[in-house]
Amino acid sequence: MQSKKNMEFILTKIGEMFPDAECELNHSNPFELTIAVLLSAQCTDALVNKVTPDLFSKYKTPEDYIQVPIEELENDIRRIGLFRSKAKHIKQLCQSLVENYGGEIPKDKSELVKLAGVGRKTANVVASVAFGEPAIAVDTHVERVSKRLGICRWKDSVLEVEKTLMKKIPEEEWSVSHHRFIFFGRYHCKAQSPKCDECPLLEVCREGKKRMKKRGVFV
DNA sequence: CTCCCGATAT
DNA sequence: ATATCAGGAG
Repeated sequence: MQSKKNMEFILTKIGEMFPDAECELNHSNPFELTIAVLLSAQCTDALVNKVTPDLFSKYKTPEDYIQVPIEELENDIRRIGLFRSKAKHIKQLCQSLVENYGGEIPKDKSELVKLAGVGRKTANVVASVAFGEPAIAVDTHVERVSKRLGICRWKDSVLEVEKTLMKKIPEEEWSVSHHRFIFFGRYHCKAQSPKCDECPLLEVCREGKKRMKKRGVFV
């Protein structure tokens, strides 16, 4: 487990690396953000951003998604992958918005997770990015980076990772730190080829030191 | 736990 | 060819 001092070091360094880290999914309101995050499951946000301009131009309101035949919606998001379940979830989500929430995305996380296709991670993103609530959404990047650095254990669930991060990061820094973890994971500590050689966090990184040792490099 | 799934990087 | 991508539902 990392000490408090190590966490401060990590937050400082990734802050220097990615001072302007923020949500990269194109959106102009909470509704669009929710759709974009739902679409982003197991898919790069870069690809989501290729689809959403046309999508958001065609579908403005929940009613627009409800009225279109599902085959047509599937076709509009086909390139994203997992398109059949995502199209179904979007339709169910919009139906619920109209029936239970006056057509608006709820701000409360406990309400957000009741929406089809919206789990804990998506709810955290919407609450944080759209409504400014403190939250740490643990996606594949945050999970991988936290485990490589040694902030949590390899066997920890995403919920356990989230709890650990919330405990070790001051609440007022949750949202910024969360985005910096994402950027660090996406552009530097990449899944397939982490840049340990040029990593400012190497001296506090469990996995990085292990990889270096394996290559016979003294850290 | 498995399934959903196309696009892209390695 | 295979791994991975801002996961969630059943």
